[in-house]
Amino acid sequence: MLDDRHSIVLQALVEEYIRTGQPVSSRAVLEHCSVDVSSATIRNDLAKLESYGFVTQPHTSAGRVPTPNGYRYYVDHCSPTKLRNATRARIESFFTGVHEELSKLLKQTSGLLSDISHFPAVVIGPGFGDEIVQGLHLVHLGASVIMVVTVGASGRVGQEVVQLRFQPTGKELDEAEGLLAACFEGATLSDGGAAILTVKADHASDRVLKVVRSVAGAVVATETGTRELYIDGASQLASLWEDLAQVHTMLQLLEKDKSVRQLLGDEDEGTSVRLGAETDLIDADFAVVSTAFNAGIRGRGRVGVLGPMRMDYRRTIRIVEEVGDGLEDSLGV
Amino acid sequence: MLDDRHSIVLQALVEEYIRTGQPVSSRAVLEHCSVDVSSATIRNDLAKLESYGFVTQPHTSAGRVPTPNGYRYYVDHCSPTKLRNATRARIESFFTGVHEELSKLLKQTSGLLSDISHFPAVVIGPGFGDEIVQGLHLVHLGASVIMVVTVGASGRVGQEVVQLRFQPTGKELDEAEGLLAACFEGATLSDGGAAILTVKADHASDRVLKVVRSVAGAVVATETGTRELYIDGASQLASLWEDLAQVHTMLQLLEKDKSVRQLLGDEDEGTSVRLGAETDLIDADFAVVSTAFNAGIRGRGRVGVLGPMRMDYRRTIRIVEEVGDGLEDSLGV
DNA sequence: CTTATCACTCTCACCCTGAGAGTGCTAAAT
DNA sequence: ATTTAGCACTCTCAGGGTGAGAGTGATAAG
Repeated sequence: MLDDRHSIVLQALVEEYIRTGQPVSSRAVLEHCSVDVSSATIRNDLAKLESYGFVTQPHTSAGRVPTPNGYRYYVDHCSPTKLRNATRARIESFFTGVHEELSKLLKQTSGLLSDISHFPAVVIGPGFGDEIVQGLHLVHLGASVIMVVTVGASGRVGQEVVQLRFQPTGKELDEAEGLLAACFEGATLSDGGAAILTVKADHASDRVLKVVRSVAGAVVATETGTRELYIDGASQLASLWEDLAQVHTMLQLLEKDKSVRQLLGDEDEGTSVRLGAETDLIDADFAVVSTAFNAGIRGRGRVGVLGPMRMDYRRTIRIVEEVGDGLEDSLGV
Repeated sequence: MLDDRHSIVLQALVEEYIRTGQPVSSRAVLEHCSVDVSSATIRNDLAKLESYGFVTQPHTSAGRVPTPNGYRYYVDHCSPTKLRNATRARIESFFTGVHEELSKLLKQTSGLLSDISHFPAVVIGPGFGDEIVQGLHLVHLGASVIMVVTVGASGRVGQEVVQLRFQPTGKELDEAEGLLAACFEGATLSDGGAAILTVKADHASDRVLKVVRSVAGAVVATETGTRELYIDGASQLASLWEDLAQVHTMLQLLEKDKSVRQLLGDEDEGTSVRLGAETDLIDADFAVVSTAFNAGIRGRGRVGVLGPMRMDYRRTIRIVEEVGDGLEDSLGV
């Protein structure tokens, strides 16, 4: 579809627009790409690119600005830059440092990413659903309240408080714990949840079964859909977009857990760039660059940034990937 | 210091400015207050108020605008309004509804408050330090990792994972649990922490003592300084302030846990209104209305909103207090 | 102490204008 | 068929001038 020179012109135009934020004239394109033609030729090319819907003019006698389709083409054809040594070093030293807890690591990672990229950054933690359960314990907190603690193969600990309808005896709890452990230990949460349903009434008293069911329900429910979200750098929004209405829109996006998850995309795809309406959320001037990271047995998470459509994609993609890789290494895959 | 009429004039001026956002003229003051004088008199009064530093003029031939001092005087002398029935009902029904967990209740409360007030809302959860410990349990998660679960008299559950330097036996853990329970149960965390130091070596083996020390340290550390923060409605910032620089500043304030805590003030004072620089954070156009709530044995928390200095204080104060009271009731004080 | 009056000041929206930037078109050149 | 030079045309934007309107401060009288 696009001729060689057309492609070069589009690329130069997008990069120039990203750099200056001003409509790009035919002369400016000429000065920033290596083709040896006159500005009149570039004008003809631009007219063609415009007819294809890659660029547009704010008004008749202005330069050209990329459309979302133009950005799309650019993003699909550009290759990430190299990072400055200082930036690389920063990422590297961050991940070689010591981190205690997963949740703290992820929180700090969102801070790092936002700091380096100058965009608000988001990290979605790995789920727990596919992790093998290594241990399951019941703690009698008092009267009819018990706590269930699950330990994953990775060492991750989950806990949930369960309120029963009656007051179980210590013996009943021990029995319930045995049954639950038998089903869950060595299995994933979802498999364990399925297995528990097959426990027949003749293996245990009615009361014990009730305990087992309640606890199993709580355990499975806890980890479904609780992939935690860490957001940092939201204040950058105000320096990235030019008008309050847009900042408002972006704040609203970041405020809803659900939309943030949708922004990053829960698919298993690697690095992705989604431009405005492509997110199926709203048609606004923004883009999300994100990538998946592998947390070993814990499953997969995602990390990314949110910025205006006019951003340095080559740099941003590289940063996000670099941080994703760092995270992956740090989680000892 | 302020004559009766001066006070009335100032009050009318502030309220009119809050309503319109425009500099208020002497005639406008006249129309909105009950004094029976001419506009020329009001002008003289305004000149006096200006000399006292309560109001100021954007330019020589404009109306007056309140200064921070003017707001201060107003806030100190106004009484909260009554709320519309719909609003009252909304708050009431929210708190009579069922809430499972403390953290969820507080999170939702910040949402409610922000929704009703149309300002970003913040809730600081009560500490745990003064709550009586009712139960303390150790769970052996595997190898040298144990989890300690504390149950407060209020039913609140805290947990912490502790990594030991060695692998304890089941018997050693039981013994440690016994010692810990003896010190902590029936006492506050801080008292328990103190008591545990008096346990002598001749009462237990060295290994058991090490476990006890590690666990006690973790338990005490967990609850010191982890009064959780819940923020909602940050997106409202973009509709409340007029320019991006201010929105940026406010976002930065809300982004730092530390500054948010300072905004609300950790003092035990009841309802407070802090205007811009009074927070000792930055001198900007904002105000924080907050109030303390009593969470019974759990201690005290704070709830409040952040808005521009030009806000409807009478309504906002009432809303914040109402929500604070609701929270207090709901926590069963 | 309060009031009526009036001159004075300042802002704001409006219009006009000229400079500048950049295009599209046309006709010639390769 | 593509590229180029030249030129007329369009559109924006900043600057300056203008008049209406709002509001004040001062003054002098009640």
